[in-house]
Amino acid sequence: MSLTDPPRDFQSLQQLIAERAQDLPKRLAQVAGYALGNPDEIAFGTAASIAEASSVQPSTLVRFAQSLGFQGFSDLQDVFRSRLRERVLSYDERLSHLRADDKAHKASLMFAGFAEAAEHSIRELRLRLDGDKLEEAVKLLAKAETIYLVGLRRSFPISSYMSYAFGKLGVKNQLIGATGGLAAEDVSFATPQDVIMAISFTPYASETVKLTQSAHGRGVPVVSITDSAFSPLAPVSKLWFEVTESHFEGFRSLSATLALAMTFTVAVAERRSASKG
Amino acid sequence: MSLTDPPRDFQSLQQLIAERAQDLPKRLAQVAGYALGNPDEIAFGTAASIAEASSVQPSTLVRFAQSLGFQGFSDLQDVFRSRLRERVLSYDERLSHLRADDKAHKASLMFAGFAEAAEHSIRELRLRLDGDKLEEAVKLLAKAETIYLVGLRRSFPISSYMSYAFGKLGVKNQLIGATGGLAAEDVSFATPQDVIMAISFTPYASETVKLTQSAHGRGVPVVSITDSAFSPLAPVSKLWFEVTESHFEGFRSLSATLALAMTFTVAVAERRSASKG
DNA sequence: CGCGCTGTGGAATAAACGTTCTATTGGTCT
DNA sequence: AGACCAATAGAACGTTTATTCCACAGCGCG
Repeated sequence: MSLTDPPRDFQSLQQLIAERAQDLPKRLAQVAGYALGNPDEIAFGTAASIAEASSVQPSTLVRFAQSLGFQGFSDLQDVFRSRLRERVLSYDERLSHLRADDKAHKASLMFAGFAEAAEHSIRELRLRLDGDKLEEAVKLLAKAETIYLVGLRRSFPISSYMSYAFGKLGVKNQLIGATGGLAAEDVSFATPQDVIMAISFTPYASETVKLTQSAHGRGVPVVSITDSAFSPLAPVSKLWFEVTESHFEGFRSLSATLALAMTFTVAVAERRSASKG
Repeated sequence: MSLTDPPRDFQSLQQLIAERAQDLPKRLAQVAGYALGNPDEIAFGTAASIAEASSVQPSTLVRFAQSLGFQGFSDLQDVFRSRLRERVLSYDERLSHLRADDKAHKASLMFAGFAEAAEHSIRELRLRLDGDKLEEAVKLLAKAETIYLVGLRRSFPISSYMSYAFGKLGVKNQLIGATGGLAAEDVSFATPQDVIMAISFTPYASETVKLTQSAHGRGVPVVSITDSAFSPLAPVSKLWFEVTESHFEGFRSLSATLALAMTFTVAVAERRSASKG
């Protein structure tokens, strides 16, 4: 039996179990492994059900708990349950809370809606983003002589952010559309040694599409962020990323796109400095 | 006893309880109220502990469950437990998962970090945003003849987004700093009937501060988004909003600011169209 | 080889569990 | 006022629970 006090929060307990798991006796190690892999089962199950699931005797569970300093199995179980008590609300729950708050101000509700849309978009992209493709795109952009940033209208905040960040990080780039109507001329300088980073969502700004298509025709590689496989950017892109932003009252979030844009800028800059210096 | 099948997901169950709560007998309504207010207790507690907490007999809990179509209390309890099983991970858990994923690509990790920072920023602002102040700012902006948008460097994506959205929504606005170095002149046209919307974070772009201060000196009301009470924008603002963005590898998120900016644009446009006709 | 120790399985135990049953209440019709 | 019925409280039920206890297996050491 351990002399030290057992941890009372799940985080520490998890760590403790992971540490001790190796030099624990066979059956206790078995329990440790099961506990780390199935915390919800420990929280909800009974000693008997957990014992069966982890191929162990109920008494082993008690010994396991005691070896960690707990008084018994139930004592340890409480910690697993506390984790679930302290959880954040799920997406659906929050939305219904939102609707229920009728007394709040209209503007506050609106903010909650936009915040919700932003969080949801980010969560979605997190699940869908292809790590290999991302890595490849970073490689391609890092090799580019100049990165041309094409993003107008709703996508302009993104392209302008990238331009600012690239500039700060010492990555040569050209922001298109910032200064009047010279966009077409600016992009016409792009060569196959450069890369076009195009950002466009429904309804695709015609100028963005046109510029990207013509550059692609001249052999300039294109990396794009867009919202579906039917985007006119997809067929002319060497690599393209699908970002589906949630909307609130018809206004689409930009948060997921922005997070992806930040990733590009920082990852590209880091890869460059790594290869150069 | 109900003849219909009881709901198997928490969402539907919650709704069902809320609906029936009113025309339920006294003691059962008492349980319904407790269940809606303390779902976690129902999930983890025993019939005895819940009965005591809601000042009811254990048998009442069984009758309550049966009146909803469940076979018994345990049957109903399962639904409350399922909710906790399906929960999303908490912030701390996600961060540690992030660190644990050493095998993943560097760029993917980076994206996860930026996504995390964005989500965290939004969650923070949600807690801190003052609904009354927000409502007041929307009122002020809605009355403005022209809204001058002042945001340079890192804040430029925000001000340019607002300009685009205001334009779409038919709200007269002037984006500062978009076209070369004429910023000072543009703002000099602002009158006390207009409003300056200034956005600036550490290190505060000197031009943003200068323009805002001079406009304030001429009696133009200022609404600003900034990151602390020590911001040079705070003392010259009629209303200012504190947004503290989380960062990853030194790069601050913009997501919370963006969500707030979207709220301003849509809320102001809506208020205008409501007052005009 | 035998001693002692740790780890383990499984029976034993008492407490706590959810459920059922029944007497009683409280209120609404006739 | 009396009869009826739904709703309730609380005791009683059998079951399941976590825990304890004990016998035995494995193993290193003297």
